[in-house]
Amino acid sequence: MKPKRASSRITIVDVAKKAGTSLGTVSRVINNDVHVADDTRQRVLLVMNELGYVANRQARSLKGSKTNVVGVLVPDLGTGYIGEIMRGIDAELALNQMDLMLFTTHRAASKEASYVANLVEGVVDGLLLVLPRNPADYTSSLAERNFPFVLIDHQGGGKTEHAVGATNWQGAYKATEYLINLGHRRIGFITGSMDLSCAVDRLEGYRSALRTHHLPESPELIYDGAFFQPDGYNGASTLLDLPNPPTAIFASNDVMAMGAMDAIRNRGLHIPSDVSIIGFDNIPQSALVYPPMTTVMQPLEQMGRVATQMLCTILKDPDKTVGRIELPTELIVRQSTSPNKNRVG
Amino acid sequence: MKPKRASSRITIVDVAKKAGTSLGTVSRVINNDVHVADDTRQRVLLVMNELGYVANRQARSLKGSKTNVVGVLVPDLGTGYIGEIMRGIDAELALNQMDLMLFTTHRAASKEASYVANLVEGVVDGLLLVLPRNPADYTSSLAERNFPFVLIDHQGGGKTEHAVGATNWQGAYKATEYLINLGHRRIGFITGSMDLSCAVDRLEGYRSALRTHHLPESPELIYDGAFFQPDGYNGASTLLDLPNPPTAIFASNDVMAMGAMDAIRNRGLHIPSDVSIIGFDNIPQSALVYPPMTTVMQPLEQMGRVATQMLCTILKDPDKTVGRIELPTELIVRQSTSPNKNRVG
DNA sequence: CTGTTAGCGCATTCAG
DNA sequence: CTGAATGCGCTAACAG
Repeated sequence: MKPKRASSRITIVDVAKKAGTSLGTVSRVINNDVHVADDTRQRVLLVMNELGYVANRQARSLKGSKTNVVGVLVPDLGTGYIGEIMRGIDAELALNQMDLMLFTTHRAASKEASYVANLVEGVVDGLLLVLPRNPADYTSSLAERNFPFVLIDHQGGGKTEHAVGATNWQGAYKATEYLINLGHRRIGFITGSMDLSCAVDRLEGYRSALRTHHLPESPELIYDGAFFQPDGYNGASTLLDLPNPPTAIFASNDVMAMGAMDAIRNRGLHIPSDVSIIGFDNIPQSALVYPPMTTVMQPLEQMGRVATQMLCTILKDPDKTVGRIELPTELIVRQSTSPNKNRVG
Repeated sequence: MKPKRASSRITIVDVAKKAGTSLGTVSRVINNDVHVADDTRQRVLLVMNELGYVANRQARSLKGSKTNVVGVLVPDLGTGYIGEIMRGIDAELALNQMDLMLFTTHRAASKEASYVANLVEGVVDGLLLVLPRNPADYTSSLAERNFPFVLIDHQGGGKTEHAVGATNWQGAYKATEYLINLGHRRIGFITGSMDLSCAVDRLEGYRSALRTHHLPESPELIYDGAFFQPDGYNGASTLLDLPNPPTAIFASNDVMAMGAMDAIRNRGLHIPSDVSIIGFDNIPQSALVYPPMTTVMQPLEQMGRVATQMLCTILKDPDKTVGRIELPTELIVRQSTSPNKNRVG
């Protein structure tokens, strides 16, 4: 009824009027155009402050077709894993004065994937896809419309897509090798969701290390997990029930490793003297469990940063191709691993 | 050079042209206006689909001043704590077909707080403030311009503000009482940042329980923390160095409790037989540490949901006042607490 | 250096 | 029921 929108946004025109100039000049001041006399600029700036002027982004982007916000598509929140990546994204975005719109894929899953592409177009300038389950669904439609996007922690379909990942294979290789050097000969492995390439790479790294060191690859030592904590628990339980159980277990992520630790303790076994355990990711909690967990660090925050940088680069120059970047993983040795006491010889 | 924006957004005009009607009619169809002949509507709908038309939100909100996106202001990401809340927000927003724009306060901190209010106005319809450090900075300016917002996990300044919180006082009271019933008489307490009302409430709950049970409140048993893990470590160390150390420690959040557990173990003491420990929050990891931690559950996800519902309510009817809602906390007994073995009598 | 003008895509009057 | 016309707040291209 009553004109409730009392605050009645003040516009560029209000400023111009009060500053005794034209709206064009004000616009220039806002956009740091050089072609403005210094005193004029000062005057306008002053008035802007007085009036508490703030640009209307809708109108601005209506013109330039640039919104200065990038969309981030994540599978879920609440896991420290995504949080770390987000932190990197956010930091880098801040540097570029851009904002961040969050979408969760489970939300989008209900509609066709292409819908997402449509949805975000016009709202965001570019898209960061974090760990999409079936990236092809998105990427194809995105690539088709030539929409800028960067994949995080996922291989594109071999196309010339922009992506940042980590050296999962190497990390798993090193971790396995570390266990071998500790004298372990039977090393259990708990996989992640094999529809994720990072999970595949980790398994491959494990296998390669075994092969390189002339150790047999026993299928019974590989348990199929899906990155969830109970998988770790069940995996370790299954592995320890083996007639010839492993003396060390390598889980494809920290969360499963924690589950495995639980299972081990529940059988009255001691970590690491009875069973060594290694995780993957180096989420913050991995240092806080008992005993502190040996794990493979993934530079999550940095991955977020780099991906964001890549996106910004593309945004500035759409013809530039940044390709795929792999950030190094690193073995973090803590106290959940020790030499194999049963080692014969 | 070449018209790269190949995908060239198709507008309402394109649809109108192809459907052999005027843009006004198309607009009506889009907005479910009743005054459209059924066959006309069908024809337009068909063309919209064919052309893959998608509304330009910028333009739309430029007019109607509704964006259907709500802003969420969080202090930081990466902590499971915020993640849980976010999950609730996201779920509820999805139900209301709204989107979510994320802002981190540390980013905004550099500018005046009021800047934030200005910044988001026009971009988002409403604001969810999660655990703001100094909410007054925001709320006053927000309230002034009559901008819809809901506070999460923070008391407003006694104004008629919309907020959702948890029963921190009760939770702390119950936890302390639980320890007392276990026979503990000297109970250490590690506080959170006392500029946060939840931290104050928890301390008060602890104190009240002590008082109710006629136990002395020894100032030396209270250690000043700030919700970070090292605070827990240092706090427990300090408390255990006391001439007459506590037999139980209550930390104001789980993360500090984990730090405390570390400190206890480092002195060769056993949990819970030597020292019982209780945390607060029930973050996912609290069940994963060893031993699994007794803690006070805060319904974080639900807090996010409820706050979002409140905001949506206000958005629909600005005159409605929803007030403040307190969600119940709950003591989760796990294995980091046990009867006081030293209990005399 | 500065003022003027023409749209951006859409919702909304106002006439038919 | 439908078409035409007006402007939201701003940028960009043009004239001064």
